[in-house]
Amino acid sequence: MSRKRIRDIRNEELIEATIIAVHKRGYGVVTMAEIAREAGASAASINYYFGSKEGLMEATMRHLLGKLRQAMVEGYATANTPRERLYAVMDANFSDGLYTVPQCSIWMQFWANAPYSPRLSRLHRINRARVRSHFLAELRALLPETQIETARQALQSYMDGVWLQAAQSETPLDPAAARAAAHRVVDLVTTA
Amino acid sequence: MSRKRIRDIRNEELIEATIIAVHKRGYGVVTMAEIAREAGASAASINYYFGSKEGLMEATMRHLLGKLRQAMVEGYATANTPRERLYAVMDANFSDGLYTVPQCSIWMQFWANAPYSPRLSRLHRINRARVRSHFLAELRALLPETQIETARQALQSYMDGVWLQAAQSETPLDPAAARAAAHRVVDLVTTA
DNA sequence: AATGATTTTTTAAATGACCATTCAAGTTTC
DNA sequence: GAAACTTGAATGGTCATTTAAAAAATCATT
Repeated sequence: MSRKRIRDIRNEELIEATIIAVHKRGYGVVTMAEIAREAGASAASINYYFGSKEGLMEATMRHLLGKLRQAMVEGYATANTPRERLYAVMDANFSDGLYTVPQCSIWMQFWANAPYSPRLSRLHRINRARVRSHFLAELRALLPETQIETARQALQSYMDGVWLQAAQSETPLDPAAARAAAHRVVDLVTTA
Repeated sequence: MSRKRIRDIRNEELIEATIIAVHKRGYGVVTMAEIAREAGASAASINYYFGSKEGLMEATMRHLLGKLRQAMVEGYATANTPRERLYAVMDANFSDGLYTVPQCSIWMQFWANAPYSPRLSRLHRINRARVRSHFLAELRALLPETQIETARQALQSYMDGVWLQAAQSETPLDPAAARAAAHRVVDLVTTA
């Protein structure tokens, strides 16, 4: 019990520190020592817990993917129509807990580096497929077959693009405004 | 004359090699030696021509930005209406010469790394502002004031998002299809 | 509660690679 | 012969990871 807990606490601390440090310095440049300093620990202890730098990065991405999935599940619980569920997907992506500069920044770093790491690229692929199938399921109820793929690509690209820009932002983000804008895009795409 | 020419030839060769090598290995990981090998030259000669690794990266990005700008100018020449000019911006982004996996891949690497390099981030900012003002100018002729900003963000995010996905693609891209899809998105956004 | 054995956690220092950049000495071009 | 170009070999530095040893926590036994 207590054995488990200490490890979990450290994992969480180190992952938080990773998010901050990668945001500050960039994925390709950040060092174990910097992450360790951010967490108030030593570089060696990171290896003790995560095995390697890549292991830490994978764990960090898993953590973020988990948060995203959870936000989505919560939104789905109260959505009753296809359109509300589309809103829910957007709301999850732009939720207060996720749509922050450091996290968008991290996400972009992962996107950029996924192709060069089998472990990251696997996570990335899985997540993307999940979002895609959610979109398709709802769009099928709203649009004729011929328009579905265009709409899906428009929505998914929009989401990605907004995150991409958010990652570059020098000022804090406004998640509520992002959600409102996303709703308008959903409306646009589904009322064509 | 020939003095100029040799330098230009080398620059072009080395930039091409950089695009290939960065695509293959990733911006943060690629080494001067790898780029040199790709170009059939030595690492030292890259420093002779570009001063440093960062100089090479900046030159490579300038090269790509130039291509993009040129494609856009060409498109504008034959566009006569605001909507056609919006098409032209999209067509430039998804032109045959630019919308390829290695180039989208490079672009994403630059996006991800721009925040950590003043030289790159400057280029990035300038380009983004240019695209933004093009969009705004045309949208003002097509939409009421209140909808312009939403539309602009939708279009620009869409473009970014499509490139992002293209960078991950394992198969060659279909620029013509991308242009057609982009036109549909323009139509969608401007007929709301 | 106290004691000592056992396991878990921590880190300073060592290790072993790797790499951008420089330099000096060549080669080619004009 | 001078200027432009090229590169192999040094240089100096950085960094992930390992190691070994210490410190802390946990547990078993009395």
